[in-house]
Amino acid sequence: MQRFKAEFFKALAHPLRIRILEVLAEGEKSVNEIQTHVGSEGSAVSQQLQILRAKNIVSGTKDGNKVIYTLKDPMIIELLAVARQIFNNHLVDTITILDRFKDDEEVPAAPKN
Amino acid sequence: MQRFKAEFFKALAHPLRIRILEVLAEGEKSVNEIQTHVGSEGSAVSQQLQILRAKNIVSGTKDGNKVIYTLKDPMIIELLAVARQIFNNHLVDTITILDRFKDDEEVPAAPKN
DNA sequence: GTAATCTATTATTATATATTCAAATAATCA
DNA sequence: TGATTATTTGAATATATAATAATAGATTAC
Repeated sequence: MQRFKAEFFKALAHPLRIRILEVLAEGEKSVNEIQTHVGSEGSAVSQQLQILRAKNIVSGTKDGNKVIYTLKDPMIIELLAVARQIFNNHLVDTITILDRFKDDEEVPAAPKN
Repeated sequence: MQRFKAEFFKALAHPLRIRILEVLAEGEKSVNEIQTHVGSEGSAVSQQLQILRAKNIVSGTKDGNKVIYTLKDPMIIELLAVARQIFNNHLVDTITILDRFKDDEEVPAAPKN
């Protein structure tokens, strides 16, 4: 159970693979389209897709000399959304801390606490 | 953005760390309690907590010679739940495929399609 | 007060795994 | 056959994991 999860999260633990999933979240795409969207070269994209295929996160269907990729489970979209929310919360926290720091700086005689 | 997410997922890409987070999802715990729950030895747990701290996923508060750990963002709980759902969907898919395979086996004269 | 005990963390190192890049290969189309 | 699309391979490099010993801080016992 935890093992599966760890492997799953490992598949997500890479910027390009996240980007690919976000592109596929908008709808099925050929490798060429994915390449264009993520701005990486062919073998890099192909390799990352191979990892995502191996982990059953995406699937590819041949269409002539093209391959169309889709997300295997739409819940990936939700997972990415939750992660984005956590990121935003983290950002808010960071900004809040900076604001506090700024306030302290403006009050030289702050209590020693 | 993707970088942060990748680092975040990397922190989740380990069985023991997932287990720790699941334990903390039930409420704050001392290291000793976490150890008992996950059944790993002290330095292993401590090292994984260090990684989770470094990624701002958990925070530890000293209480005498004990340290109490909590999740920094309760949305981690939701993320783990979504991941669990994806796992379950995957399991269902796998079982469905096995069922199909079984059916085919029982019908020797299956269509060639 | 000191030593022992408890709780937790850090450091170190061998080993495993992942990433990156470029070249080679394979399948399909015109 | 050459062009297009995509995948695989190989190797250098980077990063993660796991186990053990050492260290640090707080509490308790004598």
